[in-house]
Amino acid sequence: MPELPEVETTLRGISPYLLNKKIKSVQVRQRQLRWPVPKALSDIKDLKVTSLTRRGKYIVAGTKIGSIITHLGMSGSLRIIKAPLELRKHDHVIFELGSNTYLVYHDPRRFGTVLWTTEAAELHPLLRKLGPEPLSNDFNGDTLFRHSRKKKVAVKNFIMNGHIVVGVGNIYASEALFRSSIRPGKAAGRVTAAAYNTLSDNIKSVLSDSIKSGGTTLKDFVNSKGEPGYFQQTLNVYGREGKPCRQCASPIKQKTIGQRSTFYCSNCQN
DNA sequence: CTAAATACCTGATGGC
DNA sequence: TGCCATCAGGTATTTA
Repeated sequence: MPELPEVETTLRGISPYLLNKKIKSVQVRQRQLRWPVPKALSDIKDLKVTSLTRRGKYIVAGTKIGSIITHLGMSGSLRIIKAPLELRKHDHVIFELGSNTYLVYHDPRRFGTVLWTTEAAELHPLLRKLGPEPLSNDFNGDTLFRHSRKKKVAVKNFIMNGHIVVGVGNIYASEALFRSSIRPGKAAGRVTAAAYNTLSDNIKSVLSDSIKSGGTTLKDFVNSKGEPGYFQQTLNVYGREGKPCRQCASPIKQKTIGQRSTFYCSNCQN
């Protein structure tokens, strides 16, 4: 489900209910997620959330004594609900926030994570080696160019590698490459410095455009209020196999690259 | 070191 | 209606 825009949309939605608020208690109903939910999380009682940030697709809630690190995986969501509690199947972790308010972690496929760490969150093994934030000034064409030399991996897989740049998932990788007129299967090491400048600009633009639309809802993404995003209306290639390219009307092609479904226009992208 | 395959899990969908 | 195969927005880990 969620790529960076969807995680950012979620973060903004839950922030008013979570930041500078106390977590009164935590109920874990399903411990087996991508990694087991730590037992220490269940011990939380009246703990104030003093910071709420996003790192890649991870959401980090900081407190005086440690941090909660969450990832929505493929099918996760966080939603705010009010008492009386109406829980659904796959509501795995419930954070009681007071004022009859609860934050619910929901994840049918359980590829996501809810972790607790007492070290600085940015030093956690999952976060420590992550690449730059795509919307920051630390990320640019030069970043991509330098890391890509002599790499044979497809440029699409390359930009989806979180150690190179975080937050670019399967949808936005295809979209950014279309905006940049680059074939997704092209070897990363053969993409020019100029093309990487264009590509980094378009990664930034496609992600920020999507955030403005509240994210992309293909199947089941909903924000913290249960509402869908609207960016799917703007997608140029993703999920549009056989439909006319919006630029040149040639049929959009679909191909599997790195085990993932990939979409492109064979006329516009070289 | 790189690149590709594998693993985790449920649910929706389509063919027969 | 049932059953099976296929696919799905992620990414750490294992294998080659």
